[in-house]
Amino acid sequence: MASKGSIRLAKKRPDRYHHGDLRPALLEAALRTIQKQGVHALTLRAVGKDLGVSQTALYRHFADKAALLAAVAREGFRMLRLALLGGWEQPGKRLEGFVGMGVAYVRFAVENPSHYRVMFSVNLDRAERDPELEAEGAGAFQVLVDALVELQRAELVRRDDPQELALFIWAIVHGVAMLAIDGRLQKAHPDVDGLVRYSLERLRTGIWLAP
Amino acid sequence: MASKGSIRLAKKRPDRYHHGDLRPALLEAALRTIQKQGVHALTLRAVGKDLGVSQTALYRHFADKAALLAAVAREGFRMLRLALLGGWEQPGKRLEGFVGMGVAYVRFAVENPSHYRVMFSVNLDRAERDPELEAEGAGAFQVLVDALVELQRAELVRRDDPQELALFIWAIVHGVAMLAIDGRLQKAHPDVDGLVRYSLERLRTGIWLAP
DNA sequence: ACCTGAACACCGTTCAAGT
DNA sequence: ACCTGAACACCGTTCAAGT
Repeated sequence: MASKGSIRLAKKRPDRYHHGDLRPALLEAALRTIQKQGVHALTLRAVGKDLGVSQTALYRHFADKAALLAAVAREGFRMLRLALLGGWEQPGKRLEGFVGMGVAYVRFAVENPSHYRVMFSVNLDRAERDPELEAEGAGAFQVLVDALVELQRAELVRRDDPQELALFIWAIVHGVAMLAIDGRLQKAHPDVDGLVRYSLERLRTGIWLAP
Repeated sequence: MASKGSIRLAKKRPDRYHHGDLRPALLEAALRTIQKQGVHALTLRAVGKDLGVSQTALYRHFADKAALLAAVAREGFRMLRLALLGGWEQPGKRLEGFVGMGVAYVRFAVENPSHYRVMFSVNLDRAERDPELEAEGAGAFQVLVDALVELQRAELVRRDDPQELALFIWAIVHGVAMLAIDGRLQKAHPDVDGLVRYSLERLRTGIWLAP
């Protein structure tokens, strides 16, 4: 049942002293715990027990717990970038792709709320910034910028500074995503996709009547 | 120098067994610690030492640490509500007031980043929901809804469902605020007010050229 | 080169006892 | 009614020692 790759990520065999491939196993175990039980349940002792190693084995592969969380966040931005690319390209780009990208963004956050939250909170308690994490975050953002530039070239979107335009749109989907996973929409607006679509539609037409 | 009110919030006199007015003092000390050093520095032992009481004195006034944080969050929404009201009414409502409200929102977050973050993260680790906190959050949201209804009555804003419209706009300013305090704007767009104004301006005109 | 186990300095929370 | 102090079960991290 287990693939070749997943064997190496499993629990350490009790008769062995070394795990063999601990770093990716730690990452996977951390991700699983965060997804299933939230960040608060992630302790080094629990991760160690999960993999059949001691609570301090981690320190050979990560500087500390914050570095493990940074790696989790980095993996999240990689997943998000792929989701955005799919949402943009699959419906054939243009307006449909733009909406598809927005929906894909918020859907990723709603389906992985704890993971998403780690992605946007891990920067805070880290003294030194993590260049690899920042690069992965910039990569996800770039998908949006590239899409906007294409839309501008096709004379579909106004030719403002693409960076500023992208920040504005990122803020919208990020805001909707945060409100959704904070449970602030459930009562008034349970249909999150609907709010995304509404938001992007208002982006098209504007909301003001008078000049 | 100290006002009548602040005397009671000071440190307990060492010759006294009872503090006298511990609950508000705990709240103020927690808020001060969060503002100055961030949530991670908030420990019950530190708060107790700050006020000259034991680390467990808190339990006569709050159920646990999460309840203290919920009270901090509640106070934050009260402050935010007043800031929004000021931003809306001071420039004389209308378009200027709408922009003023958006700027006031993001400015509050940027000036109180740790406090703002607590307001939007405290719901998560609490098992039981806090009705008083939710009411205070709803109160701040209502300022925006009321403003939109007034703008609709003045034929300035399209007559969509005010709740949905308000959620959309809340998401924008919340998103900009989160990006700003996460340090994700600093490089590309250090002028946060400018991004808010740009966003609200694009809200007016829309971003699309073709129908 | 990688991992363990004991130890250290923390933390939130409980509870009997003090005022 | 409010507060203390010792105790408990946790936690991240260090470090000498093991393979």
